[in-house]
Amino acid sequence: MENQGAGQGLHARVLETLGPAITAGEYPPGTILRTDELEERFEVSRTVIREAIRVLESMHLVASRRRVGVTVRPTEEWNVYDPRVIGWRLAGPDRPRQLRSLTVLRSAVEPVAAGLAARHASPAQCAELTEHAMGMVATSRGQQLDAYLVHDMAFHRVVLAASGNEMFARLGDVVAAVLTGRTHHHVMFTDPDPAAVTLHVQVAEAVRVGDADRAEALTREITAGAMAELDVLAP
Amino acid sequence: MENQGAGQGLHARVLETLGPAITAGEYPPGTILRTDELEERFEVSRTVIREAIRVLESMHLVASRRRVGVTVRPTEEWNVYDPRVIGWRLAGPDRPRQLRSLTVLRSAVEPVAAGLAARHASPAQCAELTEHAMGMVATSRGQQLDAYLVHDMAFHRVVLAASGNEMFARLGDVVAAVLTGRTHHHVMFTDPDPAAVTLHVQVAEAVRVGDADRAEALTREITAGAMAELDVLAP
DNA sequence: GCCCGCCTTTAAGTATGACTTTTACGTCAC
DNA sequence: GTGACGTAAAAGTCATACTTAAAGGCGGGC
Repeated sequence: MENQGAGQGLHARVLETLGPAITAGEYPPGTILRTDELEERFEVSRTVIREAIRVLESMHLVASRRRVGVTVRPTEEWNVYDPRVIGWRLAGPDRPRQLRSLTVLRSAVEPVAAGLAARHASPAQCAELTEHAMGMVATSRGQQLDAYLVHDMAFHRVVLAASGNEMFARLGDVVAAVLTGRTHHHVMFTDPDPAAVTLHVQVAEAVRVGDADRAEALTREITAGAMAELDVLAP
Repeated sequence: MENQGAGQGLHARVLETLGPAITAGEYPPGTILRTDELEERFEVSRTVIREAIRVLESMHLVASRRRVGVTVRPTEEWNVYDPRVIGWRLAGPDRPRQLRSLTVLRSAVEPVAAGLAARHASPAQCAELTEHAMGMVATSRGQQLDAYLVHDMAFHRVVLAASGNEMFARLGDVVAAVLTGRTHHHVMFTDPDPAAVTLHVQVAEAVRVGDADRAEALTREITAGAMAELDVLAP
C-alpha cells in the first residue's frame, strides 16, 4: 500500500490511531465515542478531533449524530475500497480475510485488464512489460525474492494501467499490497514458481502482439495460481 | 447511487458544491483554493471550510500544503472508488467516460461474482434471485421500465451479495447507478431486450442448482450485452 | 393506567480571535 | 551565479463562547 495518509498534521496522527483501531474491531459496531473524551485521550483540541472524525465519517467507518456521539458503523457499510481502509485492515487481525477478498477481486479484474491491455497498450508500455517480465526471469532463482517482487508489482501495475480503464488502473496499489503480503508471509526460502514466471513472459508477449484472448487466458492462469496459494497463505 | 453524503451539516453543503465542481473539471488540476477565500464565498466559518477540505483531501481530490493553499490533484490520483466521487462524476460532464469505466468494471466483476454466488448463495438468496428474475419477466413488456429497473437492480445486488465477497458486495451501488443511468438515458419507449431477460432467468436457475460455470458464462453474456449497448449510450 | 406532547439537558455543530508552524520566495552578501 | 538568511503568507492548532438538534424524562390529558 502506498504511503497515503501518513500525513503530518495532528489530525492525521489521530486518524492513524483511530482508523486501525476501528477496522481491527477494537471498537465494535455500535460503540459510541464522544469528542471531548477523544480530545482528552489524544491531548489535542476539539478542532483536530473533529477533522479526524470527519474523515472517518467520509470512509463510512463512523456516523456522527447530535446528542448521541460518534458511533462506529457496521462492517458492511465501510468504504472497503478506500486505500487507507484497505491498508489498515491488511495490517490488522482480519488480514487473512482481507487478503482473500482482494485476491478474488484480482482474479476478476486482472484477466479482463490484460485483455484490454492487449488492445490498448502503447509501445512504451509493451516495452516496460517485457522488461519487467525479463526482470522476473532474472531474479526468479537464488533467494532474490525482494528484487523479484519489485518486477512482479511493476508488471501488474503496467498491465492495469495499460488497460486504459481508470478504475482498473487504481487497483495497482491493491495488487501491489497483495503481492507484498504474499512475499513477506510466504516461505521466504522458496523461489517463485517457474510456471508463474513463464506465464508472465507469455502475457507480455501476448499483449505485445495484441492477442487479447490469449493475454486474458494466461492472466486467468496467473490469478488462478494466486487463488490456489491462498489456502496456504490465508487459512 | 445511494444518498450517501447529502448530510445536513454546513460542511456537507460546502462539500456538495466543491466536490461536483472539482470532479467536473471546473477547477483543473493545479488550481489553488485558499481557505479564507472559500470562507468568504460560502459565508461560513473557517471550521466548516477546513472540515470540507479535510474530506476532499481524504478522497485525494485535493492536497493541502502550508503557505501554498489547497491544490486540486490530477485526475489519476482521485479515489475513483469513493461512492461520492462516482456519484459526482456520473452527474457531471464526463458521465459517458465514467459510465464506460464502470461498465467495464462490471463486465469483469459480475461474472466471477455469479460463479461464486452459485457456490455460496443461501436458499433465501436463491429465492430472492428467482423472484426478481420473474419480476423482470413480468415487467419486461408494455412500458414498465421503472418497475423493470427495480427488479434488475435488486437482481444484480443479490448476486453480488451472494458471492460472499465483501468487495463485490460493495459494488451493488455502482451497478445500480449504471443500470439507472442506462434506463434514464435510453430510448424510453423500447422494452428491454427479451434475450437479456431470459439470461437473467437462466442465471437465477444456474445459481440455484449450483452450476458455477454456467452462472459465470451466462452473466458474461449479460455484461457483454451491456458493453454493446454502451456505444449507443455513451458515445 | 397509558399515551401524547412539551421541556430539559446533553453533545455535536458553528463562529471567532489569538497564536504557532511551516515554507515559498525575495534579498543580500559572497 | 550561488548560497544563506529573513520575511511574510497561509495552513494548522488552540481555547472559548454560543447555537442547534434531538434523546429521554416529566407532566398533563385521555
